[in-house]
Order: sequence, then structure tokens, then C-alpha cells
Amino acid sequence: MKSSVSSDAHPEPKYSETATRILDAAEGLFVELGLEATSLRQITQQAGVNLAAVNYHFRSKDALFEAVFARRFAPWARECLRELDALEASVASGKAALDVEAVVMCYVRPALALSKDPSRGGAVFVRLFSRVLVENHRQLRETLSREWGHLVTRYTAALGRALPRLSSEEVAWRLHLGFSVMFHAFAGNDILKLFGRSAVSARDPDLIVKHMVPFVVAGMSAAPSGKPAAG
Amino acid sequence: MKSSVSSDAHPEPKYSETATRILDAAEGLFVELGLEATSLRQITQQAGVNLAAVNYHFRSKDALFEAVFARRFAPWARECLRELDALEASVASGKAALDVEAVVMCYVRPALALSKDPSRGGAVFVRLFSRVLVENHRQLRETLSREWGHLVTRYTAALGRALPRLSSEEVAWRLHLGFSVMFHAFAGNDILKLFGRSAVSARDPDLIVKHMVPFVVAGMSAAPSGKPAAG
DNA sequence: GTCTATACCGTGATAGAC
DNA sequence: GTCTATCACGGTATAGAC
Repeated sequence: MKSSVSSDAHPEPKYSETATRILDAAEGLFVELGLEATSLRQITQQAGVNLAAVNYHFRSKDALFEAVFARRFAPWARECLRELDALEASVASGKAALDVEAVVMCYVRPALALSKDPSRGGAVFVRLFSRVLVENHRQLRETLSREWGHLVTRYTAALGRALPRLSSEEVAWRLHLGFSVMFHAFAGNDILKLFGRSAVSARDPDLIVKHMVPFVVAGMSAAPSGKPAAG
Repeated sequence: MKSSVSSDAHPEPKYSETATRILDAAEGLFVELGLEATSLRQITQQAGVNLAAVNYHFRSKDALFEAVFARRFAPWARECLRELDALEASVASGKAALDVEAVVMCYVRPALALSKDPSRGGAVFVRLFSRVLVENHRQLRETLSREWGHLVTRYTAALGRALPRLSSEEVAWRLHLGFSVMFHAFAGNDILKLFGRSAVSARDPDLIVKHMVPFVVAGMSAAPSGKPAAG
């Protein structure tokens, strides 16, 4: 399995100054208000550009959202790939064990680092990304099938080696369910809070990781079908 | 803990024939197209009523969505409460053990039954409900804080008895994470599928339950912090 | 190529006649 | 209760200025 940090396969697009101003304004408003609730007129007003500029530099509102998203996600995805490469190198040289927790941390560490780096979007972008995957936005299919699809292939392979007793179908399900927990946890929407009082402080990244990782690792390591111990 | 099937606390609203026709048309379109993508003009045309009727019988589009939702959710919530009551009665009389899986099944069984009953919305409504909770729709806060909040209280109490070694904060986190898996699984959006091929058949309710329950039970039963075995 | 002004059509909502 | 007319606002498309 070769190193797959595609540094030149998808080079960073060069945006004009106007386009960059639109991207910056849109990012803040999308994160703050959501996609549907943010109007192009708000964005262009805050960016100080004409309304039609967004349809000139980007194709549409959805395409703008995709550009906002891709700008932050691409570096994150590369970091995840670096983690996976490092883990596999450590395993190959006998320096580390390829267990479930190690695979999980190859996603959690970059997510945690990003959530603490405001210059790359910070926790708000992690929340936006998680929400986007959870809500299965159709307008991001293109970007996601490139970047995210590649990551899924790598995580699947790594998890399969960490769970050799499971069939490939079961491994896919474990990854599916595991990512759903991680996305949801990082999305920070408190499902239980809907009665008024909050049961869980769902916004502190360190607290999220502390409670989420043991849950995900245990869930992924569960016995294949109705047996008590792990595989 | 007294039986809490609130049969008269929130009686079924009586809708006029026009309102019912709007509700039926709206339900199908909301499930098929989503909330934002469905217009009131589509709904009223399919229902054979005037556009303004929806704003007369219901307050707004959001309130209509809430009414569509509440009509299906209320019976389901009652069924969940019956399951919890039955479990606690069995435990009190020594006929069953209050373990994590028993609590989980108090949610899974009604969800599975509803997903196989087209007359109450079937699998499409289970998917709609799960998506609504996952996506944290603000327009459903009122309905959810009534019905769902009560359920959360009961599930929290039951899970706390099944996991006596965990603090109440940890129990809340386990329930939060566990429900996020269950919602996501029933929502049926394949997170991994974004590369083109599908890794997981995420729409068959029986298959979902088969893979999801062991995962959730293992995750909820994980050791408190970094220890190998369950509590 | 880049940017602007403006018009178009569909949306949810509302007022007022019947 | 029901309907018609109308409103403000949304994303989008285009003609034309520089």
C-alpha cells in the first residue's frame, strides 16, 4: 500500500481577491446560520461585492458552499492520510500494534487538532463537516466522493486488519456505525437536551473525545453475533 | 415509578377533512422530497385545496411539518413507554434482568415494528424521525420537548440501573452516543457509500438491527475510563 | 476577463372580500 | 371557512459597462 498524500493530484485552487472575499464571508455565515438560512444577498453585502459576482466566480449557491467546504476539508483529509501512513509504518516496523483504538485515533487526532486551530476553521468547521456528513447533503457529493471516499478506503483496510475475525461486510458496518458516532459527537447537537435541561456538555472537544473513544472502540470491537467477548 | 402512558394528557387533535387532506399530502411529499424541497403549492395542489388553507388550518409551513410529525410520533412514543413499563415490571417481579441490551431493545423493538407498519408511516417515517433528531430541526422543538423529553428521562433511569458502576454524567453520555448510533442507523444514510460503490445495505431494518444492536450494547457497556472490561 | 445593474420566476405569508 | 390578490424575499440569468 503506497503513500497516498496526493499533494499535486488536486492542487489548491487559486482564487481571485473577490472570490476569496466571498469565500470568507460565506464561511462565517454558513457556519453561524446554516446553509438554507444564509442568503446570497447577506454574503455579498458582508463581502462588499455585487450579488452577481457569486454566480460569476462560483456557479451557484450550492457550488459556493462546496468551495467553502473543500477549502477547509482538503488539508484535513491529508492529515488523516498522514496518520494512517504513520500507523502502518509503525506496524510494519513492529513499533506499534494495529488495534482498533489506534485506527480510531487516526481520525480523532486530526479532528481534535483542527477543532483547536481557529485559522483552519476550528471547532465550528468540525461541527459543520460532521453535520454535512450526517445530513447527507447532496450538494457536496462531488467533493466528498473525491476526498472522503479515498479516506474511507484506507480506514476500511486498517480496521479490517485490526479486526481479522470479522468479515469484510461486518467491518464495513463497524466503520459505518463508528463514524456515525464520531460525526454526531463532533457535530455537538445534544440529542437528550430537548427537554430543556442539558444532560451532556456536547461542545467541548476534549470532553467529547474522552467519552466517545471508549464507546466507539468497544462498539467496533464487539463480538460478531451475540457472543460475549471481543474479536 | 408510576405507569406513564399519558393517554389523555395529550389527546389526538381532531382535524377537519381539509386539514387531514393537507396532512396526508404533506406527509408523503416531506418524506419523499424533504422539508425545504417541498413547497406549499405542491402540497395544496396534491391535496386539492387552496394555498391559503394551509396557513389557516396550520400556522405556517413549519407548524404543518410539526403537525405531520406529531401525528405519527405520539403513538410510537406511547409504545416505547409501554416497553419500558413492561421491562420494569418484569424486573420488579424477578422475571427478567435489567441489562443494557434489554434497555436498548425497548427502543429498537418499537422502531422495528413501526418500520414494518405502512399504515403508521412505515420505514419512511422512521427514517424521517431519525433524520429530524440527527439534524436537530428547530421547528420541532415544541413537539419533541413534550414527547421525546419524557422518553429520555425514562431511558436514562433504566440505563442508569443497568450500569450501576457509572456516574450519572457517564450514563447520560452513553445514552447520548447510543441514540446517535441508533438514529443514524435507522436514518439509513450510508456514510461510507460516498465513493460510488455501497459498502453497507443501510435500508433493510432487520439488517440494520442485526449489526447495530451488538455495537450499541458494547459501546454502552464499555468500561468507565480506559479499562479493558465492561461494568 | 471582471464586475454591475436589473429583471425573472418561485417561495412563504397575509389582508380582505365572500 | 374559503378564496383571490398581493407582498417581500429567495436564487438565478443576462445584458452591458469597464
